[in-house]
Amino acid sequence: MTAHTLRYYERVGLIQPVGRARNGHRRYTQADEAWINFLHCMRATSMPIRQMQLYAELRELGDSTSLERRKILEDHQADIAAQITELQSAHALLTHKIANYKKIEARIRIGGPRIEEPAVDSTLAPAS
Amino acid sequence: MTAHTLRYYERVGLIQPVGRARNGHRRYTQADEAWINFLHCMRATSMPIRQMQLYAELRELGDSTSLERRKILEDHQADIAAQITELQSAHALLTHKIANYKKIEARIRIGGPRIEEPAVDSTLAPAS
DNA sequence: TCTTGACTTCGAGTGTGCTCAAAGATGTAC
DNA sequence: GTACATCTTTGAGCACACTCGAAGTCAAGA
Repeated sequence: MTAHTLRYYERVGLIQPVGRARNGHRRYTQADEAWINFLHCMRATSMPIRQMQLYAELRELGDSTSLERRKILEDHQADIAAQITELQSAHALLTHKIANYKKIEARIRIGGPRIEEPAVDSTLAPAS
Repeated sequence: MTAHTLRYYERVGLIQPVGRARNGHRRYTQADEAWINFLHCMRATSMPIRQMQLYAELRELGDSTSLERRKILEDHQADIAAQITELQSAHALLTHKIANYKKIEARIRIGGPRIEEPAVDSTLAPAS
């Protein structure tokens, strides 16, 4: 996370104005750091900035917004679960296709029969 | 995948010019569809368009590019594995935080002691 | 004292991947 | 025959999330 990004997050309200040293430089506390880590973690899993802004606003309002905030996290968690599922099926598909490429390469190496590339890009469904 | 997106993919060379009906309308074959599904699957797992363009170009060149193409897929598969790991740790973090919110809500419901929100946003490391 | 370097502010610019609008052709239903 | 929907083309526009640049301030080291 770059300094530029931290400034940006502050500008858009994801980070509350943080403490300063005498010279005006920002001084991040451990709590600030933990919050920034959390933000980073949510962004890294594709939570939109908008959603994070909403969460940050509710957080400022205190415990009474617990339910709303929990809902946001639960929704995002469901989203993450879906992402994982999609990634896993893509991973499996790639295993399949990579194996196929290895076969093609072996055939080329031994100067074997040049058969039409079998099903590598045409018949393998993404989920298969 | 919208029609707009399909046109876009054709424009940027991800899809070769496809067959047409007499009226000029595009007619996608099953092979076209399979390729489009593959593209969709790669995009859905965050492969950049650039990489997909490179792969598509190599594909046009035939079997001799097998090794290069395989490398692209293997790299992307590694990327996917990393994504999964990150998502899983975020998922675990959220489980933790959600449980915490439930505690807070219970405390509020029974009118219990209003203790400072414990460690929800400040001490939980993202990986914890 | 002077240089160096790390910070500050602010607004503007960039890359990615779509997404849409406008104008026109064609086929189907009434 | 005339609506209507659905496709065609092209170039422009947009959302998102940064990312950068310019000009200025400040503190420490040579």
